[in-house]
Amino acid sequence: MCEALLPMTTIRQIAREAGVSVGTVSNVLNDNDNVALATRERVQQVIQQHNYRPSNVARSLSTRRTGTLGLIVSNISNPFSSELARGAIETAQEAGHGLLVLGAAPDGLDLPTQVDTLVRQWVDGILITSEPLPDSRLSQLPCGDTPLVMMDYAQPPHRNVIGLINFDWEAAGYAATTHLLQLGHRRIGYIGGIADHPSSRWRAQGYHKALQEMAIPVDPMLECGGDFLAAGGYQVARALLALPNPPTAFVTANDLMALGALQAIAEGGLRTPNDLSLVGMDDIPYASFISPPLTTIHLPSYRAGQIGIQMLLEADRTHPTLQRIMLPTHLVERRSTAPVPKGFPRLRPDPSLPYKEGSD
Amino acid sequence: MCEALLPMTTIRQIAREAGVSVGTVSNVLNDNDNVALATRERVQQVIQQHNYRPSNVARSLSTRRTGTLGLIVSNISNPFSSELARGAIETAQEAGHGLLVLGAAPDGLDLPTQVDTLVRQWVDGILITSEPLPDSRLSQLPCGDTPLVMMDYAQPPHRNVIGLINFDWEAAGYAATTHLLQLGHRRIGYIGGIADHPSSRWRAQGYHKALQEMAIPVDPMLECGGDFLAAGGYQVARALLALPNPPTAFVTANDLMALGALQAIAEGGLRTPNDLSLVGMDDIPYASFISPPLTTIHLPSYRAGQIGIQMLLEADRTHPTLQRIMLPTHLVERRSTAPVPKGFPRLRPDPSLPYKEGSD
DNA sequence: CATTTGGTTTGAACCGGTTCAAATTAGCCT
DNA sequence: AGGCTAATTTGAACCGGTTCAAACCAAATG
Repeated sequence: MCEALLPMTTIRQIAREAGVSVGTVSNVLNDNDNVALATRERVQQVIQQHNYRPSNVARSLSTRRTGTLGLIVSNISNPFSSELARGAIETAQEAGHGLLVLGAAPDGLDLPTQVDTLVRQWVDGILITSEPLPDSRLSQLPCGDTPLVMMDYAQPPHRNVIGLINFDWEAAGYAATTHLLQLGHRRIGYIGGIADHPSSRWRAQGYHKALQEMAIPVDPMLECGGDFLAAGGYQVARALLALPNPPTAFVTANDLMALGALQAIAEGGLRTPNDLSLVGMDDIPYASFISPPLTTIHLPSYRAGQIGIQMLLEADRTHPTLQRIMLPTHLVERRSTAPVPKGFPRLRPDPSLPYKEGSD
Repeated sequence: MCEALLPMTTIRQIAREAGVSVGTVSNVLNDNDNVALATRERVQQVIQQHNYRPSNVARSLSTRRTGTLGLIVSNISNPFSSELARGAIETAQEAGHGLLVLGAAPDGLDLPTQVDTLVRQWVDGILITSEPLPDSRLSQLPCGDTPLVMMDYAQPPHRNVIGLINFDWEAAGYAATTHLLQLGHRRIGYIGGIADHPSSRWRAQGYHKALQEMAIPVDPMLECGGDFLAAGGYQVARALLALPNPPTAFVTANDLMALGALQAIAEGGLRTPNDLSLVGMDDIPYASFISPPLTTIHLPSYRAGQIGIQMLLEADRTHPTLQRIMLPTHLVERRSTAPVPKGFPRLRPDPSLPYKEGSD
């Protein structure tokens, strides 16, 4: 490795040139108040001249803090995740911190490896938003004393966890379902998330709760799992529409699957919301631009990223305490939902009935 | 700052415990082949026991390479950028490198500050994909000897640039416009990008070229600037539709603006593509799921991120040479475009001129 | 004038690794 | 056993900052 690196200016060169000791230069750099004005100015001038930038690497080594945080995200091209990432990046940046972002490629590194990478970088904290792992593997993540903030866990799965962030998933499932019930829908298909995510269970619980309140039995045929991807939403929606007694509305566990469902509905020759209502979850930035504009549950994803970073920044490393936060969600009513059409079901043979349009 | 950090295990502790010198431990860690098998195993065992993870910070300080790259991206929640970011993250990760991501918040840090942050972190290279700056400011970015890869510049605006990545924007604008011309459209509205981005100019050049080939004069009323955001696309499309002699088709400089335009079209009581055709650019992952599925120009954004990182990884720091790459684009024909309707225009009073259909 | 006080400055130790010339050990041959 | 070579191992210097006890100096005080 014969690197022909030009010799970088160091604090000692500055010191020599300004005729002071390195300690003094260091004090100037850190705005310590024990430097005489004249000295400070002289040093600053030399720093200017050389365009000297102190090395954060060296600083990190001696202070044992890097001013860098880590973010582990499952799939950054999911708009939900990218909003979250934006919240994290901007918040870290405003606080003068860097953010090392690792994403789980489909066949990529697993969580323990990712955490290991970050820990060896001495990041000051890690925000983990990627898919949950079985608690048994999680609890022994080798993360030294690096504080962790995690999303979508009921209980901290590791002793380093200083923050837990949850969306109120159950309320989300409940609100979505209730909205449809109020519009008169009684057969509501549920396109859920990946089974072993706790958040998937919580969403489904909200769905159940809403049905129970109306004394509607849960039809297991109508409740499906999903993959959080548009392709999966499409598949599941097709299957549900092919049922002998198909639903008049869908709740999907995220907006991407709602997009897929929308496509399946259109391909079935049906219109949303006239023939079939649909409510998603996430409120991705494009939800209002698709056609019809998607009724969905808004999740404050940007805020989640922001709070996660804030928790890490404010973490008290001497006596850490666990912070919990439950982020509220709310229904955003757009135009993919309407009252249940009269005289349904209408999918099969019967080519009938002029439906009344949704009357507000 | 009374940090109660538990004393981290260091290479010296491992050395003492294994009864060897630190040099030997270092050799074991780096898989150097000058360690006797017995010694190596003994050391490795001690490492296991203590769950020792060598510090990358310390390593960076002595090797002067961090194994970390920097990515500066304008707005990570734009699906185009997030795809690019995913390419960059995954590629860096596969090579065992970290990626420090900085994003330009609307009111955020400016490029020189971001670069400075990364340079002080001693990142091994920086991929800059954010908005272009005037060359004058760029050329004096203080980036020591950190190699740079930049997107959407015709010429390297800084001496550290070792790679330039461009999409073939002109071909994109040309292909989009030609597609519409072939469908018989003659009045084609152009919703462009931000004026001082070179890429905006190139796209517009493609639009011009296509029109010129058909000997169609450019109507300055039909050619507008934009902001790359859905809201802007909506605004501009509305304005174009309100023209006395409105276009029968739109080309938009990115898909987000196409979404906005789609909304404006729908609100005008028109249907896409029956009444009005639309072609976007980017081919964001949701382009095929919106309704109608969007005809657009595919840009390999993931690939761009991937290549950018690869260039940095492979950069020869001893005698750097400039790499250039022009990424091809292609039309993805979906369902937002159709032959020009007979007997238009149909918006305003004047019900005139039967246009010849595009003969192909 | 001797002493105290307080603001400045210094210089060496330290952070946790890598590197490499020199020292040590092991192996082989005559 | 002695001599020679190759394989291991060592230990100190180094990377570029921070930190802090001690030294220094000037002004103020008794």
